[in-house]
Amino acid sequence: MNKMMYGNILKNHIDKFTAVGDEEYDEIIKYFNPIHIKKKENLLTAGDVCKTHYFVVKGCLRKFFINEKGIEQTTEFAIENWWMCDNFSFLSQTESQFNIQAVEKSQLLAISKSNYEKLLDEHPTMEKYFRCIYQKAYAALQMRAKFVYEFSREDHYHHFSSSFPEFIQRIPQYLLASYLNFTPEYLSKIRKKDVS
Amino acid sequence: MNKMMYGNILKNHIDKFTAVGDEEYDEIIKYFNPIHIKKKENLLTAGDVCKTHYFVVKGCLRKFFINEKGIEQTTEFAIENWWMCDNFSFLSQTESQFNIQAVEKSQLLAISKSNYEKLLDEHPTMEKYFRCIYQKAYAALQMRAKFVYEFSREDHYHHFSSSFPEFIQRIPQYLLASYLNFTPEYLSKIRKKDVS
DNA sequence: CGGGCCTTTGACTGGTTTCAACTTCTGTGG
DNA sequence: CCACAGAAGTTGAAACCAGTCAAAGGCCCG
Repeated sequence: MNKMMYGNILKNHIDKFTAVGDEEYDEIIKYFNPIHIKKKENLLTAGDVCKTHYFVVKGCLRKFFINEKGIEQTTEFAIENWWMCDNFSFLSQTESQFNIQAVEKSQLLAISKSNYEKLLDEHPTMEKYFRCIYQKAYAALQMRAKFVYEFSREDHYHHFSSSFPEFIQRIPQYLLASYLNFTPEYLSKIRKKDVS
Repeated sequence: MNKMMYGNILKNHIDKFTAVGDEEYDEIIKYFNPIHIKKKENLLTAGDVCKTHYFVVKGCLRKFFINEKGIEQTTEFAIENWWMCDNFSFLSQTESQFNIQAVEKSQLLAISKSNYEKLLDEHPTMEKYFRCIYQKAYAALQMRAKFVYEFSREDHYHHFSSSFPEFIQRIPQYLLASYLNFTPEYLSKIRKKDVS
């Protein structure tokens, strides 16, 4: 699999926010490395500094941390066309509190911190692209935060599963429970109520 | 109070992320309107489209929505040097679900959606500024989201109050309870435990 | 086919909310 | 400047939602 095959999906994504010509795109893609990883493989481990930003071409990633009881808490998923990174660690270059791991076998485009900065310096159109990406991601996270206030735990599950039905089928139940911040047992009980 | 006095604090903020000359800054500030508002005055009402982005020069704003029980749920505060906006409504120009209101008498710089777009088109350095702002705000919101998973309600309060002691003194307790997503009664009980 | 991981189920527990009553604070008009 | 009304904060009792623990069943993968 070569860079070009990987690359088209990124170009399509960039074009949704800011037009970029083929010649410029050929320059841009040089800053990225294609990566293949297997299910459960780690891209970032808590305690390390996050030095890389990942764009999901195919597959699914999750971000999680280990709480004081030793339980994995999944805070975020990324599927096709999403970026994944511990932004806090990436920005400040301090130790990350998170792990990033593949939920499925995945294909990614990776850009290092130094390449990210060079890319932005040399391609102003990418400033615009990332400004749009972050503005949208921020807006989406604000809406997600609203759900925490708005919904009971049970409604939160129903809202999520009806909003992303295809996604529900793609991930194991214990990861969904973790993401929704409840125990696998409780999720199981909610689901039982639905069928009966 | 004239635009210049308002404006310096914005220039200082922009300079933290990207250098901007005095001449260019004079152009940039023209896109903004200075605004004074009184305590409890509204800047955005649920059901309206969010057409303006606010930068807090002095004072404090909050964003809240009314839940199905008729209770105000505060999801976000903005103090000096923060931006406030319903990004979701602003981006998509759909009806907002939120209200934005002054917690204290406040001085703001307001930029309309159309001016925001013109500003970004004509001043590429502002693309960089807003890219940085959103990246940072997104990172901060991701960390805040982590706290929801990490802390019990009681620990969440202790963590927040030790992280922002000056802020705690600035806002009434029932707004803090609302922001932390618990009842005023429960917050009162937690605080009682602390002193005894 | 076997072992370990995932899911389910039930009993028990405790952290939070709800509700109602009371006290304290705040600000506004006389 | 005081009085008073409404808002904000406190307290206690009762109910409930969701977590914990323990054990059993199902399913995937080696």
